Amino acid sequence: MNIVFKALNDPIRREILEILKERDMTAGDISDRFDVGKPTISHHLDLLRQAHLVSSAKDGQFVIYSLNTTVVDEIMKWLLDLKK
Amino acid sequence: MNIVFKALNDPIRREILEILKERDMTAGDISDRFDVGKPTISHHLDLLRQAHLVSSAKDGQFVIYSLNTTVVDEIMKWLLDLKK
DNA sequence: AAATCATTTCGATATTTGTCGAAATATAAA
DNA sequence: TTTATATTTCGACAAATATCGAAATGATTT
Repeated sequence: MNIVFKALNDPIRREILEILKERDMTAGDISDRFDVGKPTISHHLDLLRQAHLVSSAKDGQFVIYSLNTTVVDEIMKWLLDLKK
Repeated sequence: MNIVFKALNDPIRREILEILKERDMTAGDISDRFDVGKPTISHHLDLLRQAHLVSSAKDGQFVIYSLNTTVVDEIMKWLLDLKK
């Protein structure tokens, strides 16, 4: 839970999730959407993966990232419990 | 949005929300639940209030904090949109 | 095999953040 | 009007974090 909220606590990481909602993308394509260096994006992707918010699959020299919504359900459950 | 996720990115602050779910409490009573100093809890409460996750009302020398769930809806909306 | 491309790792740095004790503020009680 | 109680503000510090350029790794192409 801790690591999920940590992963969500960054505008770039949240935007990455929104981008991946549309379609899976390579690390490079994701990086092109932002004004920060590739190492930085790589680090953000690593945090998102640690939180299981994204998953990655190697395709040749590319790494394709995709959104993983199963953890989103857990957060929503926690939030819903706050309202009950 | 940024400040809400920042506020949620701390185990103590999340536990404060869970405690306030049961009943409104004074700053001191909240502080007694944790192993950190009162200034620290006061700071956490300040962040939660900035995010509008709690509201505070002064009652004599006490300050009573209460949970505010309206912002929770916004987070859930953002999360739900991720799944659609 | 050498050169190129995609991605990550490394080392360093500036900023943010959680925490503390002491001091300040505000209300209540004696 | 002192004294006590509740809470916040202040100043400082250590740990965590986002970012960068350079180097390393892994895969493709020539």
